[in-house]
Parts: sequence; structure tokens; C-alpha cells
Amino acid sequence: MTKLPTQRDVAKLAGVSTATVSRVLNGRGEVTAQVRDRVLRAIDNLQYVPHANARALALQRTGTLGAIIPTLNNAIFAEGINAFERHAQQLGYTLILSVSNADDEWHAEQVWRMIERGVDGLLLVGNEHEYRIFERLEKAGVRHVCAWTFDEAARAANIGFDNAVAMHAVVDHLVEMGHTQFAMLAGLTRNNDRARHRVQGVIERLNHHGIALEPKRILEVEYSIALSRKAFWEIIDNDLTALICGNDVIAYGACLEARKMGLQLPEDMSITGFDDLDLSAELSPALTTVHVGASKMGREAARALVTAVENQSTVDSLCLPTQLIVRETSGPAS
Amino acid sequence: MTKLPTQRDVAKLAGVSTATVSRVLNGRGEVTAQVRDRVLRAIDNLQYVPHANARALALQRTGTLGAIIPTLNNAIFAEGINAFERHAQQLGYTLILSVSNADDEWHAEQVWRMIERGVDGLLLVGNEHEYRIFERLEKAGVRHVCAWTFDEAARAANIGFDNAVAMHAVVDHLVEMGHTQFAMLAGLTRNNDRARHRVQGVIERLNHHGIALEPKRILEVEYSIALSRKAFWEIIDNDLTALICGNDVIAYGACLEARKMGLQLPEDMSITGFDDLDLSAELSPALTTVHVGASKMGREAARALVTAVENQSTVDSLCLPTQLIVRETSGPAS
DNA sequence: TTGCTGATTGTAAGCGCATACATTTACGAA
DNA sequence: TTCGTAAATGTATGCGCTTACAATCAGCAA
Repeated sequence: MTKLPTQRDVAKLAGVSTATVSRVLNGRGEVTAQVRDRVLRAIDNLQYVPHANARALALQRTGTLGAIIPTLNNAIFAEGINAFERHAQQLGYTLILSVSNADDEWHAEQVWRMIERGVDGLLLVGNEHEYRIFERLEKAGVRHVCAWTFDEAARAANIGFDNAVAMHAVVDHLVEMGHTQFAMLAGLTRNNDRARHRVQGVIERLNHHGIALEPKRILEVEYSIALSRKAFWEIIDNDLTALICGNDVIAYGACLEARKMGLQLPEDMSITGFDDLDLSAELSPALTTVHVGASKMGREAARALVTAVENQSTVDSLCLPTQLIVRETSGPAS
Repeated sequence: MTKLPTQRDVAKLAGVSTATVSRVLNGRGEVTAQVRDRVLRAIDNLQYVPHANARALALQRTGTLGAIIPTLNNAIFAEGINAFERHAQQLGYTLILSVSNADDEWHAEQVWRMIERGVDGLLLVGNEHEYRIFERLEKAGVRHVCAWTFDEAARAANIGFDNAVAMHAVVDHLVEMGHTQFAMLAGLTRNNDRARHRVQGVIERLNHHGIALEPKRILEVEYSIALSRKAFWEIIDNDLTALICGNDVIAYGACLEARKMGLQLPEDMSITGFDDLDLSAELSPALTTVHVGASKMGREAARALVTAVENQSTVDSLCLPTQLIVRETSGPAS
């Protein structure tokens, strides 16, 4: 491991000053074609690679975007981050990624680390973050956006969708199909406004239709097929005709157990999911669910952050539409 | 956005020099308890956060690890990266992530960017990378490891598993079950040694058992259930009793079509996957597949890179075992 | 008291880059 | 030829941090 060449080495080899090398590199200021050539040749010869950290120090901008998500082991986050990264990269920004595992303490620690790294923008998931997190981000001048959710009243900019409204469409669909006996297998709502909004959306819309959803008809489940299968037996009862699930994975578990129990879907029971994972369209019966454009969301988040950084402006919120996808697990009430 | 406090501000407030602040921060050198207290109080007062880029410049180490993967929209990569990040973070390192989308040109570009960023270590997927990539990494002194694969003869350190050997177990299992008519739905092998080794593993092991796998019995498919469903009809013929798939997703497609066609699994046909995604155990019939410890691999890769960086040593290769998981989609030949 | 020693703290240089400002150059007008 | 001007290039500083080295200080033996 020999010492890497620096701008200075390039300058010496090309017979110019470091300022000129910098100008060639950044395309700022005038440089003769001849000199530019000499510099480029020197760069090529030395296989010179600029030093991003030094650059960041001088520029007071790092050209990085951070993202902190609960986990990558959930396809909907993986998809969003995948798009976020690709778009950021296209705009010339590098992604610094952190997985919080939904641990509050660690999540805060990761935010501090992002600030240390000097990220120009930061993507967070959901609106539920400690006050001090927003305070510090604001103080440090780090633009940030909370994604996968949308709330007019949120402290930070939101780029995502309204989880409650999305559930309204599900409820409307099932009510229209004549269902009156509902239950819900929700995702864990602790520190999770998305999951909670979905529950609220279901309750308020059922109310709107004159149907009450008793608390005991709502059960929270971890994001896991195995656990969802178990939960299915706790929530199921004879009257039930419609089971609304907080996400597709929970719905998979429910469908599997329902069929194992001998129920025909959707004749004997309607089950709905949320997220529209790739698999949902392929299963048989195919899952009725809510499509959320996670890729689009990731892309828009990257765009919004970069725009705010480069225009020295605030981040614009954006509410993306969701779409009810009616497939084969929902139908008329028996 | 006011100017952030620097070490200097802390020093002034605490009435010491910046060197002392640095010493307190890094725990290097002796500092009186009293002085340390004053400094810590000042840090707290100012909500001072050290500047990682400046630190990196002075230290010649960034405390970052890079990873370039083809996509996050493949659970096996998402799982590996998730573990890689978590372990790196625990060791005090930050993850810089890049998604190449299996585009060669872009992949190289991303490696340059990683070098620019000064990552201390870099995780790549597979061994198939242009010569110049390894050259530059070596020249820049960036420790690196190629994961998800294992090859004694590889240029760089490998942390992963032997894809060919893993397939041997699959073939042995099926042969033992009496199968003689095989076909394979492989993943795309272009620039993908993992997929190619799986194919080779199948061919060589079948040969070992005196069975020839004709080229027309091997079809390459993209990583997609929908495309795999189509491919199923191209590969299927009357004799076929065992279909080996290059990964679980391809196997899902094959299973779905096989059942749609009216075949009973495993009575009429055996189908196997590779990866052992969470879902594979839950489906019915549950998928026979190969378990690869992606999380463990990610963790080991992080550990190996950090160890090499901190000991100024080379990265150690590691071959992790894979495990054949026999479930319900494989059985005796009809 | 003086001088010595080791512990503690300060001083200043340098990491690689961008850029304000100073300097040089080229070229045409007078 | 001489100047003036604008374009091209160089000089030198500072971004925030670590650290080698210098300086100071406390404690104690002589």
C-alpha cells in the first residue's frame, strides 16, 4: 500500500499549480484546452482519485445522503432504499445506510453518527422520532425527510402516503361486498405511526359505515409469516367474514392458515394485505392488497433532498397516491 | 442553520487547547479528571459533534465500510447487507452502500466512488470483476472481500459458500430418490459466477452419478416469479421428474405452474430451490432448498474486513457451510 | 532553595482540497 | 512601441482534526 497520489502530485507532473488541477477537475473557471489536456493526462497516468473527505472539508458539503431504516428484511423498505440509492447516485450523491432494528436508543445514536458524517440530507422512516432528533438535525442544518408516511401536521417534511386513507379504500371495498363482521391483524404499532394510522383508518372508516370494530377484534402481530399464522387462530371466530391485515406478510400467514383450516378464499372469507409485494400477485389465490409505490417514493425522496440541499431551500412534502388492488382473496360476503 | 461548534469552540469554552479536547474525545494520552470534566461539560453545552471528515483527513482512516451489491430487491442480498451493516456499526464503522443493478460500467464507477470516499474496506458480490477493479483497490490499499461465493483460486479474499458443492447435495438427494430425468432452471450466468457454479455443480455431480444433463435441459431465467413461470413451460417435457432451480424465486414460479398444470408435488415432480428464503418454509408444499447463512455471511464479512483494517493485515477467506433442507417439494421419482 | 523527573497541557504542522486574491500572459488599440 | 484589458494561472489560506514536539508544572530529593 503505497501512498496515494494527491492533487499536488498531479500538479507537479502536469507542470501546473494545484489550483489549476482543481479547476480542471471541477470544471470551474477557465483553463486552456492545452493545459486541461496535460492535467487530464497526468491524472490518468497517476490513476489519481480525488479525496472526497478533503473535498468535503473544503466545500462544507459531503455529497452524501443518509438513510436510517428499521430493517432491510422487509421487502418494502428494501425496495424503497434501492430506488433511493439509485436516484441519489445518479444525482451524484452517495448513500450512507443505517439499520436501526427499531431500537430507539440505537436509532438516536445513528442519527448522531449521520450528523458526524456530515450527510447533506437524511431519510427517516415514519414521523415518530424523539424531539431531540429533530432539534439536532435542524441545528446541524441537515435537511431531512420522513418517508413511508404522510401527515399534514408532521414536524418534518413527509414523502409518502396516507396510511389511513389507503385503508379507507380497503374498508370501502369490503363493505361494498357486503361484509359486516370484521377483524384486523395489524402490524406492531409501538413507535410506528404507519401501523397505527392503518388501524385508525380501518376503525374510522368502518365507523363511517356504521360498523364498530371492537378492540378485541384487533390483534397486533410481528412482521413474520410464522407469527401471523399463530395470530390467525387467536383472532378467528365463527362470525368473521373479512380479515384486514396490516401488511402482505401478515396476510400470507392468514391465507395459509385459512386454507389449511379448509376455508375457501374468498367464498368463506375475505383477506386483504397492504404493500403489494411482488409475490402477492403470483400466489393463488392472488392477494387483494394496497399498492404503494415504494420505488417511486424512494426516488422522490432522493430528488426532494437533493433539490433542497442544492437550492438551500426547505424540503417539500409529497403525498403519493396508493391504489387498492382487488385480486382473488376478497369477494362478496357469504 | 448556524455554524456548527468545532473542537476549537469547545476548547475555548473549557479553557483548554484543542489538543486536550481531542485527547478527551479519543481517550488517548493522560488528562486530569478535572480537565476532562470541564471538557465534557463544554461538549455537552455546545452539543458539539466531532466532524468525521476532518477526522478522517487527519487520521487517514474514515471508519467506513463500503458494499456494492446488484440489488436490494433480492431478499438474500438484503439479508446479507442488513447483517453486514449491523455488525459494522457495532464495530464502530459506517456503511456506504451502492446498488449496481448488475451494470458493469456503473459497477466500476461505483468502485471508484468508494475509493474516493476512502472506505477502509469494501464488500463485493461474487468474483467476476474487471481486472482494473482489483488493481485499483490494491493500489489504494482498500481491503476488500468478495462474498456470496467461494473459490480457492479467487484473486481476492472470499467469504461465502461453494455454490457448486451446495448443488452436489441437491443432486445427491434427488439421485438417491431415484430420479434420472433432470432439468435445470438456472439464474442468469452472465457476469455471475454464483449462478454459473450452481450450474456446473449440478452438471458435474450428475456426471459423477453417470447422468448427462443435456444443454437443452438447462434454461437461464431472470430473478422473477413471472418470468420463471413462463420458463417452466419451455423446459418442461414428459420425461422430466426432477427440476433443479437456481434460486428460490425461480422455484416458486415453477411450483406454481406445476400445480396449475395439475401436477402433484412431489409425487409427479420434484422441484428444488436455492437460498431458503423465509417464505420457502411456509409455502405448501414447503420448498426443498439449500440454506445459506446470509446473515452469518454478512456478519463475518464485516468482522473480517475490520480485523484486516485494524491489524493492517490481509483479509482472511472463509468458506461457510450450506445445508440442504429437504421439505415437501422433493420425493421419490414416480 | 535548587534542580531533576515525570505527568500534564499547549503549540503548531499537516492531512488534501477549493478558492479569494495576486500575478502573469496574450493581444489588440492607440 | 506602449498600454490597457481580460483571460489564464499561481499563491496562500483555511476547512476541523490529530499528534509530534515543546513547554509548563508539581513534587520531591539534595
